[in-house]
Amino acid sequence: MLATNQSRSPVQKRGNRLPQLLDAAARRFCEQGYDAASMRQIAEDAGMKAGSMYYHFPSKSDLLIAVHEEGIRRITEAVSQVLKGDKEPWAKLQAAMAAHLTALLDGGTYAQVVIRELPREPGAARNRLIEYRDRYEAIFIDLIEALPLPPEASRRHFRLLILGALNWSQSWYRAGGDPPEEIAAQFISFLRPVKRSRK
Amino acid sequence: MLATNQSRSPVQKRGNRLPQLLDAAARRFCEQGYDAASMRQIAEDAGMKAGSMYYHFPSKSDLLIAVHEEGIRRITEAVSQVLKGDKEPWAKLQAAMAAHLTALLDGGTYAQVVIRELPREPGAARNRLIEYRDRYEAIFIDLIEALPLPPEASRRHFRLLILGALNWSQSWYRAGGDPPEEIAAQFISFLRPVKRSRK
DNA sequence: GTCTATAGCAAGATAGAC
DNA sequence: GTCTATCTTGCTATAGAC
Repeated sequence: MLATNQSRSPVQKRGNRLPQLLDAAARRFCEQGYDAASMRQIAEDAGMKAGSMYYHFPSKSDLLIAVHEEGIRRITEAVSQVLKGDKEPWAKLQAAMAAHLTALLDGGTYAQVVIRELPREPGAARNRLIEYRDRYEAIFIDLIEALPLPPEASRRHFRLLILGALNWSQSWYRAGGDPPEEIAAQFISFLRPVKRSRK
Repeated sequence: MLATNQSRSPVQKRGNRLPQLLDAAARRFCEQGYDAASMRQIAEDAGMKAGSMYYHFPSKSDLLIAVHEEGIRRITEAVSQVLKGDKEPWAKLQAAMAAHLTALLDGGTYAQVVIRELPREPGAARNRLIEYRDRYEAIFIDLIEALPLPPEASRRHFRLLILGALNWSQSWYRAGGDPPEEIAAQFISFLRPVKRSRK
């Protein structure tokens, strides 16, 4: 076997450090916000000098886009995984909510950046990121479409209610509190019409 | 009557321009975020030079605190107003939700800054703003306490669900869409146990 | 209470060596 | 692919005149 690759140690000291760069950017964007995070600090976290990052990304906003892409990829993957089995519609929605919360709360920084750090100025970058998010949220459109809701119910408002509550959880969730599965179960318990217990 | 005050024209050109300064700060913090908004731009919007604002506030973060205080004052006032009458508990909650949404969505920039621009670094400033917000949210704790929910229901999660959905509405609401009252009614319709219609 | 002028610094980004 | 060195710009904040 030809040894074309160097061994990948946890902290690469030479060679392509793009993964570390993305991780550092996600963490800084998450903790300080996009505007307050500095390219110099991100570079230092990634173990490189500030000038070096421009080999990988032509600008700070392109770095944000890359973090978004990876974050959307991860949360889409996590939610799709739990939807594979055959469950009834309410159980599927609850599972998707739990997976969304896990990716957001325990899964780390990428998903949080996706939720919180949408650029405010209109432009191509912003439009791309909105498109990513809309494609992801389409999963929930389908899940809610499948629910046996009353015919007069607005499924759009139902989705906005749920996704709003889920996404806002970033602002109050603390590690060590209720796990994501419990939060999802609680939320579902308020939304799902009562099943009368059979005696 | 002694004329100790100059007449207050809509655009004051001399004298104390602190109100314009607060308005401009709220608007910039809202539209660009705290970090991306610049003191120079805020000063220009307020019709003064950058150096002049430091007569009113010793630092940018103190300006943010002042905007928060005014925002909390306005949204608390708006919600308290609609709770004055004697209504049943669900109707009171719905009215409070509608008032919260109105302040947030149609009411302008101050309330949005309160919701979105909490400083991330720990410190006295952040703690004060959290205290303001907690005092406001206590209104909803009381409203939800009064609801006839099943004994096993977690009122805390019920509140987090509602306030999350309300606060997140900033991200999708567009002027000209459903009015806040309609949004609140829709949300309540999913949360309130079904009343069987009497035939 | 607002002005002018500027200190002091950190930001994003670039050029060219290695 | 990374480094060093640097350009340019914009920022918060201050000092002192009016």
